[in-house]
Amino acid sequence: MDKMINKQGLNEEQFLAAYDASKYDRPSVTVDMLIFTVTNEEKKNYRKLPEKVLRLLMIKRGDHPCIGQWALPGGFVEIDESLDEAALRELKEETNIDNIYMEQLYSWGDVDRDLRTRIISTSYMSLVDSSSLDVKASDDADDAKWFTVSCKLYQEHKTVTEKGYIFERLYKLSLSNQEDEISAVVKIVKSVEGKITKIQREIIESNGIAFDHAKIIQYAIERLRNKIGYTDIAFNLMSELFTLTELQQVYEVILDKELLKANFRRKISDMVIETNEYTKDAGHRPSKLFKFNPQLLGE
Amino acid sequence: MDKMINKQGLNEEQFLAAYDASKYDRPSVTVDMLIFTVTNEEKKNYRKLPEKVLRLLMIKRGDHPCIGQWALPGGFVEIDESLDEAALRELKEETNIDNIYMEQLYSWGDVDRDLRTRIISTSYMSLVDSSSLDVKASDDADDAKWFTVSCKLYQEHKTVTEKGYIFERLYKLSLSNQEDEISAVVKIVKSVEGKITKIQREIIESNGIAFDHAKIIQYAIERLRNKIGYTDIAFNLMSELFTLTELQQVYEVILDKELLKANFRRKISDMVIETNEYTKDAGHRPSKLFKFNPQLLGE
DNA sequence: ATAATAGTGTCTTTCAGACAGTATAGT
DNA sequence: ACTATACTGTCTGAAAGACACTATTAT
Repeated sequence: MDKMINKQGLNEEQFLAAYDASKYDRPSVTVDMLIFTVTNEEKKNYRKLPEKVLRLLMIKRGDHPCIGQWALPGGFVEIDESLDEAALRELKEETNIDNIYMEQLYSWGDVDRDLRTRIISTSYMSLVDSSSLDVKASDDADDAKWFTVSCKLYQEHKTVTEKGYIFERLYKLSLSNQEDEISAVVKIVKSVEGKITKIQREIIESNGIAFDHAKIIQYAIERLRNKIGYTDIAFNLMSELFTLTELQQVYEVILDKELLKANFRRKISDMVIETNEYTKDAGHRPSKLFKFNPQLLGE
Repeated sequence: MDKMINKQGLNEEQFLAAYDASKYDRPSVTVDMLIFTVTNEEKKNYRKLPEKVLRLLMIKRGDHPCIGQWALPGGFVEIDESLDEAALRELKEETNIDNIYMEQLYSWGDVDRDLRTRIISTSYMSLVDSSSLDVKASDDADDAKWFTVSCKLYQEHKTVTEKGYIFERLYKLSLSNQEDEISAVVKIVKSVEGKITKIQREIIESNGIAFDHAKIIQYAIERLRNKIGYTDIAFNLMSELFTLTELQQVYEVILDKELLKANFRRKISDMVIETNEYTKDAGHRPSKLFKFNPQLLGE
């Protein structure tokens, strides 16, 4: 095969030697990391269980563009590392954790995403057990902080057209911690015309969130909410041992809705293994501790 | 915000004027298109219905690297077009169709994907109604041809480890048309260790398929098989009017398995509208024609 | 009449949702 | 005793799977 010659009479070796990649303008490529974890809030009283919140790691931009705003951790993909390697490197830099759940989500390629130059960004989602984190990534040199995330649907609008419909949804994205509150509104337009379906995502409003990152966050949360229902990824957010109530809280805080205990336990029963240990000093009946049961999910 | 200055004392305007993107080595970015359609085979006799086959558009490479092999249609993303625009442009160039279903799948970023230079490629899947295609894209200047695709699981291997398991699957990918037969074997390794799940995709063998495109095709078929179960994307492969048997055949050829008629009809009943027309001259009982019913799917 | 497809009815099993009930440590 | 949580049983209706049966055209 490599002895074949092309129209210019070059074999592969000669062709590659003559190839000049710099002839064309190339975009820059970055990875953006969505690093989620779930942490406990303060206990309200000695009897109540602590509430859980979903958190996302963000970084305060120290330089233009979007200086002072909060952005997803990430950075340029080096010429000698794969996309996955770049994502792992960023993850390690930010959280100092190696062996962790990570999944590619989507690549964002609008021309004017970034004022500096043409930048295409591939987003990755990562789920971290907060107990393995400790203080790291909050006292980093760069201003990395965990934000409580919430993403709520607050407006829905359907228009029926001749050959289909247009369906608009507005999501309110709110991130907060002790010092900062940032937010955005993301509009998702699904249009069906004949057989053709299109989905558009647009930032309506963005307060303190850099670039188009509000869109990326909303997309990731949507994916997380979906995927939690038919995979076992939620266990990446749990510590080694956990109670079923804690597991349920994690599902509830991600889905942003309450679940019925009996039904939840039925649904996840195959994914956990009972241990002989129990919680202690809870101010009420102790709870059995479980661990993850790695197994094939219907494959 | 744009009046803020950074550590070098520059405001945003000054910063952007001084920004030199060419300082860093940048990868090239391409889009690869997976254009699927479903066509009829020849009727076996006057009574039998024609069988349906899933087809994928491929292009014979006329230059290095991989000269003579078959590759997915695609090309470089221009500096002034978005990823989606680049995909739409390629689609238009290859099929001459504009308004069509298209979805981003995944970005492939291994360092040595291409011998020329570092190339990151984002793959898009598109589904086309074959009746709207006619002869186009088969007599194009470049060697574009439709291949019958099949992707079959033919080996499965599970190893249980201390803290989880390793699950390997081998898929045989076969593409063929009158003149050519190309194929590949793709290995998918899912490893679960403790809570950490990893999925790797590797090309074991590739005969006549350029670059890492066998991997990309296998991924797309997997996604298509999944998505057909909970969305209405299959209708993009149908003409305006169709029989329920035709629709079922499309599902069957994608899923590569037979479905029960009564159950299938129950499942898709909400997505179709009855018309008053019937098929004719079929050699057996005529069939009612249906059309797509655009509607919200549980949203 | 026959071959081949068109189309429908219904039984069973599985699963999701809802709710009601009992159990138990810590103060 | 009381509070807050732990844990289980069961009813319901919806959906998925399996199968059997009837209907209708061109030749």
